[in-house]
Amino acid sequence: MPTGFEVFKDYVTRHTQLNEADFAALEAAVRPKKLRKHQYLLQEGDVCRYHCFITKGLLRTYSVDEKGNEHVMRFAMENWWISDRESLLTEQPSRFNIDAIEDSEVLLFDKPTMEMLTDSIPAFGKMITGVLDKSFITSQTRIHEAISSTAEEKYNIFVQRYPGFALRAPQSMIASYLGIKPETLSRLRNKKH
Amino acid sequence: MPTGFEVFKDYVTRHTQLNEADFAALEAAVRPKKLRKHQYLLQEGDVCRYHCFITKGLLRTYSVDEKGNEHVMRFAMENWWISDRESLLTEQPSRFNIDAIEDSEVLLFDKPTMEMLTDSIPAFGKMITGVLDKSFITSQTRIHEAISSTAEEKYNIFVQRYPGFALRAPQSMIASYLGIKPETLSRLRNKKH
DNA sequence: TTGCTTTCTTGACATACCTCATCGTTTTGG
DNA sequence: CCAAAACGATGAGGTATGTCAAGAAAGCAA
Repeated sequence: MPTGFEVFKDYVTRHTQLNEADFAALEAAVRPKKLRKHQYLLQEGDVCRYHCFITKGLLRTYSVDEKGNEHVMRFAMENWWISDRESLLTEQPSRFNIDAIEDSEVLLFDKPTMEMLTDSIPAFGKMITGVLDKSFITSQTRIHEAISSTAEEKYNIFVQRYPGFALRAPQSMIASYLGIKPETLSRLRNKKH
Repeated sequence: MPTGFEVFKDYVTRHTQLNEADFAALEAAVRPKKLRKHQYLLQEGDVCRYHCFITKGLLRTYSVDEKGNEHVMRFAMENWWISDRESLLTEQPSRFNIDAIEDSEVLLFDKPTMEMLTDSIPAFGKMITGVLDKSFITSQTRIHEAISSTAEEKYNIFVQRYPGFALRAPQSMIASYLGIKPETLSRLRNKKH
C-alpha cells in the first residue's frame, strides 16, 4: 500500500521530471489529511485555503440551493486535484461544498506554499499550469454538452469519459451532475435498446 | 472615434500600469483586423493561431452538429478577448467557429508574440493571467446554472449579467447559448407577469 | 445475523420544452 | 425604395423530463 506522498510522486513523475531535492521540497511542503465518508473538505461560507491532491478515495464539489436541492459540480478521485478555485483566488467565502463520497486521503498545499513551489521548481509550475489549462478545456466541453445534448446523450458521454465515477458515485449524485432527476437517470439506465 | 489600439490601451490602463515603452512594444506586436458581419475569425477544422482582443463589434463562438444545428458557446464584444483556447494550446484543429455578429474590429496576438509579451512585460502577463482566471470562474458559474436552472431562470440571469448581448444578439443565438429553442425564448420574453 | 436507513426502481400523472407550420415584421442588399 | 430573405410571434399537438408515491433492494450499524 503506497503512502499518499508516493501516490503523488508517481503522478508527478508521469507528468514531468523532478530531482530528489525537488521531491523533498514537495514532501516538506505538503500536509496529508484523511477524510471519512461524508466528511467536508470545504464548507459553503468558508474560504478555500488549499489546493488539494487526492491520493485515495472519491470527492465531489456541490452547491445547495434555496430549496435544499444539491447540485454536483464535479467529481474527483485519486490523482485528481480539487479545490474551489474561485474562493482560493479571491479569498472570498465559497458558494460550494466539497465532501468525501468514500473514505479518502488528500494532500493539502496552502496558497503561499503552492506559489513558492511553482516559482522555485519551474517544471512543477509548468505541470500545474498544464492541469489548469486542461481543466478549463474540460469546462468548455461540459458547457457544450450541457447546451447541446439530451439527458441520455449526457449520461452516455459521462459513462464513457468517467467510467470510475459512473461505478463509484451514487446515482442520485450522477443525476445531479448531469442536471436531471434520479428517477429519470434510473429509467435511462434500465431501458433496453 | 478612437483607433483599435487606443481602445486596447484604455483597457490595459484600467487593469494594470504600463509605461510608454511597454505600450510601444504592444503596439508593434499587434495586428489589427476588420471583420464584416458574418465573416469568420476562425473556422472549424482550422487551427486557432491568435489571441484576439475585440476593439469594436460583437462576435460569437459556436459549433455545428451533425444535424446542422448551431450551438453558441459564447458571445464577446468590445474589450473582451476571444479565441479557441483548446486549439490555441494544443495546436489541433478547432471544433468551433468564431464569426462576427456585427461589423467588428479585433487586434491579433499570435501565440509566440503573446508569450514574448507576457514574459517581457510581467505586469501585462499578470493581467492576462487574471483574464484567464476570470474566464475559468465564469465557466464554472455557467455550468452551475446549466445544471440547476430552468429556461426562464437562465434567460433572466443572462439578461442581468449581459444586457449588451441581450440587446445586440439575435434571439435565435441567445436561445442557442441558453440551450433552448428560439420559439421557447420568444414565448418566455412575451409572457406577462 | 437483525433490523434500520438510504438508495434505487417503477407507475401514474403533470408540465416544461420541442416540433412544425403559418404569418406578420424587420433587415438586408441591389 | 423595393423585393427577398431573415427574424420573431404564435397556435396546435407531441415528447422528454419532472413530481409524487409506493415498494424493493442494497448498504450499514449493532
